[in-house]
Amino acid sequence: MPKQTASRKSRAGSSARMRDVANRAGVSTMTVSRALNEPSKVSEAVRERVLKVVKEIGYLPNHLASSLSSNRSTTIGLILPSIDNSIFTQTVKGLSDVIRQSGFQLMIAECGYDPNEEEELITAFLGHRVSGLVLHSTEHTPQAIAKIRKSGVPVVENGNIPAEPLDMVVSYSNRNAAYAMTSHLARLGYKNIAYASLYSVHNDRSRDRLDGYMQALEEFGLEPDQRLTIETNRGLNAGAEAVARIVQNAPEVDALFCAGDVLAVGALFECQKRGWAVPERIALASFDDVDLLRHVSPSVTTIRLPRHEIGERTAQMLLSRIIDGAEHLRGSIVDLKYEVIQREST
Amino acid sequence: MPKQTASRKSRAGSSARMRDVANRAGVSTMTVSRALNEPSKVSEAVRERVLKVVKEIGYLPNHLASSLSSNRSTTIGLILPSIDNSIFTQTVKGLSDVIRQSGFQLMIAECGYDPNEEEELITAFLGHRVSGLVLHSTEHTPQAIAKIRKSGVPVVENGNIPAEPLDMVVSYSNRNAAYAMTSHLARLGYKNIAYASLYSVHNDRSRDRLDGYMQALEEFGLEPDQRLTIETNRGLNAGAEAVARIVQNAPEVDALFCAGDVLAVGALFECQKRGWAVPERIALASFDDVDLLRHVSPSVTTIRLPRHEIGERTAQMLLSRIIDGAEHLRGSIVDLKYEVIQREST
DNA sequence: TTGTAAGCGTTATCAC
DNA sequence: GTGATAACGCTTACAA
Repeated sequence: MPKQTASRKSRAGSSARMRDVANRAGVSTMTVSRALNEPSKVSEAVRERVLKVVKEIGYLPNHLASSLSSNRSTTIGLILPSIDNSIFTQTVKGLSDVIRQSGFQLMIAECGYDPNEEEELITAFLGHRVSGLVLHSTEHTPQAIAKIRKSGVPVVENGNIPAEPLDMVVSYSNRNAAYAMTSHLARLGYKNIAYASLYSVHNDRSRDRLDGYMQALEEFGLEPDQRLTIETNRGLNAGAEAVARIVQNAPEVDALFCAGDVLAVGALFECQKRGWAVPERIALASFDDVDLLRHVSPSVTTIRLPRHEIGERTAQMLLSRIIDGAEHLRGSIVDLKYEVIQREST
Repeated sequence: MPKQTASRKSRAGSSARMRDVANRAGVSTMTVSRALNEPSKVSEAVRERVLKVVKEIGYLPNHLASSLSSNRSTTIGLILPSIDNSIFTQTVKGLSDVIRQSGFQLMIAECGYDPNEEEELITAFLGHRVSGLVLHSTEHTPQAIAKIRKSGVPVVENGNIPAEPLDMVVSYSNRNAAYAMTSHLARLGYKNIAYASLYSVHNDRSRDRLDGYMQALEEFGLEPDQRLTIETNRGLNAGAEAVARIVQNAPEVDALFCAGDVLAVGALFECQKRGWAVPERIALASFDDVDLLRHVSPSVTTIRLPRHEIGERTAQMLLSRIIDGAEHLRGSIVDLKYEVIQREST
């Protein structure tokens, strides 16, 4: 009964091929391919006939086959230090929004702040022939760098502005942002400004923020003090412990700059519990403008970072390289603006 | 100079093929394939020689080609209502953790609570020949359902326990959870229990939670009251406005159950600002146990949902189906436990 | 405008 | 244990 040439046993899940469409429409596969991908290159009559058959039999083009054949894929790989960290979600959304419009797909994975894990994921993604790569981290193993170079795949780094970029960068300067906030605090008259951040091992963002803090202290003639600098884990508890420890070890502290929104909120809650007036007893500043910081009492001074824009610009540049072959973008660095938001906590 | 047979012009990004490895190692591609995928089926000497060449020339197997040829892919598609919603990140992490260990990759996309958008994404994913699909939503267009059925791809639904599952389900019952919390409040003696949730259009989770709330009211002999039920947007502000409106319209309210953690936090902050004692003036309960709820003052009574476990179990079942062909799992429903966490706010 | 033929880089199958 | 050959489903290149 079926008009098409004999096909393999139709196991569940087997789907129609372009060949089947072609047979039923009485044309060659090339015509089907054209009708689908370059409709203008096919006569209207044939195009309609083909599209009708496509609908009838529910034909779904096989992207694996087309990517393999055309040597072009429509997937982009994204590697995040941690998937369950809210600060990344906006960037992912920005990426996703732009990518989707171009019919690209996002592959996502988590490397846990570990460059070796990142390397494995890069390898896996390159094996899947992603046509672009987005890395939050800016620290990579030499092998990872070599593999990326060899693959020729365009890359965007997102988390920081590294000294030696892999390729393109869309980010803000962690150093400058931390410098800006510390300067802001100094200008407000705070003299003993403490600093709490996540561990800086394998995390150049953390290191750069510390650098920015230090530089600001120096420029404002404030003495760095070991007791005022603390590295800790993620989490609200960590912020709480940080502020408690600092106040205990260095009672003269009058401001705490938390290089992370969760730390800042944790610190604020602890102050509230202990009855330390913010900002009178101790001022509090944060990094990253999550909604929460505007709604707590006192609202928390922070730095607004262009998280969503980073995602959008990243996607745009990557797609330009991939689709339009915009080679002039190779190696370009987009240093996006951050903004100090002064609120009640300072 | 090169021993291998003439290969095409080596444009940037061209990578070695299995053929190149085979030539250099003096074996056939099948042997290379075996050495890589079924090492035990190859003699030790040959295996070592092949692997040596693989390293030397930095050969990276082409997953597109292998998937096409073997008719097996190693990607799983995940469709979320919204990417920047923190409640999903734990599930994604659970999924990701398990999937990674099996060498599978995650494709992720956002459908914005819109079944039509979801259908498009499903189509795109099936085009990419994902070997499994994870859907948070449990409402799908008939076409989406048809396409999934036709494809034969195993699916897990995550966000609710639907009356007519597509295939497998790993979730908790929104209805039962909301019922449990409302009952809990009733048992604590609250008589005028209000309820705030996100809009329930295209969101059966919201609808089911409302059902659960209503059923509890009925069983405890409490009169449902229009003024005590409110639907709103996402966000802290929405929670703030919700509690304000309810207290204004129905001053006799003595408890508010927010079917969402962000709403609850927003409501709490508003109460603090207005000087409404929690739980004395109004008790507050939430849905979803985010860290924050434990750290605010008063800490907030809520329902702990197995978000991470949902991701893990989902991945495990999907992989069983895909890898082991565990057909007995088809259509199975895993109804995971939730837990009412009593805290200071009630 | 349409079709033919030859791949794309792998694996299934069967022979040795 | 290893290899030759024919797919997998599509697109490129070229011919008609």
